[in-house]
Amino acid sequence: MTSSDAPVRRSKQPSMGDVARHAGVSAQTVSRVSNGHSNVDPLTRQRVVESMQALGYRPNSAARALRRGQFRAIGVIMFTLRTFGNMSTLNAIATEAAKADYSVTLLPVREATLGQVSGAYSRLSEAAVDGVVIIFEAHLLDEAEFTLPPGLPVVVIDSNAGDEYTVVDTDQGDGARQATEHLLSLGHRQVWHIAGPESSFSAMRRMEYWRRTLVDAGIEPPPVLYGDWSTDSGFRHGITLGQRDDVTAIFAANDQMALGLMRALHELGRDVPRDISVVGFDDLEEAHSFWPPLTTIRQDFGEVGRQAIQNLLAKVGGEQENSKIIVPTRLIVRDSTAAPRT
Amino acid sequence: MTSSDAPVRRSKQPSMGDVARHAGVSAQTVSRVSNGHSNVDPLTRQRVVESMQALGYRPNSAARALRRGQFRAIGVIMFTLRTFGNMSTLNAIATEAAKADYSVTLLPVREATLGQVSGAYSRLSEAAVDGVVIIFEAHLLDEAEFTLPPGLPVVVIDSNAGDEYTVVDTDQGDGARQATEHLLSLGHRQVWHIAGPESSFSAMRRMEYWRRTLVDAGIEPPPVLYGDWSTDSGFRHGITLGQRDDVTAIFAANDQMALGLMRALHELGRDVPRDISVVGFDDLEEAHSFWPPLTTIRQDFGEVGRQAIQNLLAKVGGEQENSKIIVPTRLIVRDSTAAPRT
DNA sequence: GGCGTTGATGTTTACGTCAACATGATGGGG
DNA sequence: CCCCATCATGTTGACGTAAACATCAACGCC
Repeated sequence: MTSSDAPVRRSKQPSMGDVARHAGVSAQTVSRVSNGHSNVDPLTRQRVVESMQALGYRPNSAARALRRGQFRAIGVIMFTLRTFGNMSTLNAIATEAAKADYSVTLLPVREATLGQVSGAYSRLSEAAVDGVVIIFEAHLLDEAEFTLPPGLPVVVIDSNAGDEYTVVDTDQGDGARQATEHLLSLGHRQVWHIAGPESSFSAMRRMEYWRRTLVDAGIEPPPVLYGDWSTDSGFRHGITLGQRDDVTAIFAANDQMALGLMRALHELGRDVPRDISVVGFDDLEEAHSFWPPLTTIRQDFGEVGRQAIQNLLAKVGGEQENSKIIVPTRLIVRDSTAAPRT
Repeated sequence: MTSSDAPVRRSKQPSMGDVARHAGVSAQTVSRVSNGHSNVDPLTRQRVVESMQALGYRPNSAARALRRGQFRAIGVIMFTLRTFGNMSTLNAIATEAAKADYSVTLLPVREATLGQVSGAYSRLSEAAVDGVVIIFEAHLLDEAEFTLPPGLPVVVIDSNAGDEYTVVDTDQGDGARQATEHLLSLGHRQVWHIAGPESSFSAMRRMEYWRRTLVDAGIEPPPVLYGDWSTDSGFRHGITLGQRDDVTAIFAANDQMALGLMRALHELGRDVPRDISVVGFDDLEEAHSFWPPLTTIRQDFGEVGRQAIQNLLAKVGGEQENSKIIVPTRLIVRDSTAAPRT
């Protein structure tokens, strides 16, 4: 074999130039066909399309993004996917973004430690996205020196971010109020509360409205028990509360803690709902199959994701104003609540 | 004002050239600093870094990707995130990819209808990814005319894809065997099975090994009951099975169906595990808080995601061979299983 | 002290696409 | 029948980056 032999070419993607050569047209015409522009002769168009298929041409999105100055992609910044809410929201975000022909890039932030957030910043700073959705507590965003690139459209979910961002959230307060009022309306004279961690805006908001609802009803709120969203924390508090005869109604700040709570009550031999009524928050897919099926507050995570994307894309499109979108919550009554024994 | 006035410039991102001008160096030197190359004078480096900060410079990843011919991004193709397994896997994928400084792009496929998959294909065909992880049944991949771009590295999770792809999966068969053997070893003479849908490879594999284990023990397998992974389908079959006195042990193909099943048994007044033992599959985060805490087979989704990314990145890096990676499963014994009443 | 070596920095160019402009053919109206 | 509008198509250049190559100064060795 001579040196003039065709070299072993690493298979590389064909470009517009290659397609153009194959079809006997200019690269610009290929571009026009690729983008569906109108002013191309039908026969030429067909010839180009055939060449594209023959060569297996795929547009190079890096070049396209460079040329156009936008990526048709949005980023999602979050700490973890391992919660039902985050996952549902992300699912809705991905679906909604796909509808608008945007793709979704995950930008996980490992933990709120300063160093790691800085790391996330550096990756974010060059991320190929036209806008970002942030799914976590805004005060973490404040604490950490988490500087978003200026000018990048941002929508924040589930947080108390101020006017600097558009915020989408479920109506935490109203949900907590509905839960508490439901228990009171059944005749309970007192409602205990297992709250989420103090670092969580949602948890604090649910707690605040639970307390407010009691006060409005002329009831002195009992001490708050703080959990960490986990079933185990619900279980621990359940063991405590379940041993008290005066406890007849408990509102847990999420379904997981409600589940742990009910397990504790079962172990203690307390009947739900005859001895103690329980209300959760979230409406997990499994909640209606808990034993007993759980009365809870349904959050519409899908709607949250949809709203977030719609608002973000509006911003990407040039819309300016920040807004605050509240998605309603709904009480779902099942079998874990009943009137107290008389 | 004359025509030589500075025009109203739309605020655009500063480029390397801008930084270079500001720092009094060449663009190439900025590039070297940006990429952390060693041969730059410390003083020069510092000057460049300061200019970067002063101007708020962020590397343009589109240009970078164009130049380098790779995106440092991997795509994840899935139908839905709304299952515990998919979410856990995705979480691990995102984490592992981030470690290697790759970002993750979601490529959702709405449904297996032909048209929509074609749609996904067209989007995929220009997606800015260096490789993809596919999280769904491979036969859907076959049925649909889902042509992956040739040469794009692919890893398939949870499927029966043949040798054409690298496949990562948990050891479904061994898990089913462990579950069944556990029940037999407790003294049960027969084990019923609530399977997943026939369209699911995992479900069929679990069923196959459940059956094989019974046969190996000299037991004639009872009829299979098919569910659809949902709690409700578990509930339905639970109502049926719970009314039969001869049923003492049930292996459900996932934890959700086990949960629905146990609810049905509770409603029928059958005690778990004294009347009927139940084993699930997955080990949901909540499974240890079910009532009773569920004996189940733990899948290590994190490991699956990790293996998937490691193999995918090896392929992106030029590795050729397809491999088949099986992640072990483990029996977690809790309180939903016991010896049968004698 | 001449010469090769090393290290810092600059210059050129190409990556693939597409807007803007250029060209050339066709056709219709005055 | 000439001129200009219209339409298909081609040519040029720029987007921001980084590899390859080119300079140039400083330094050490024999």
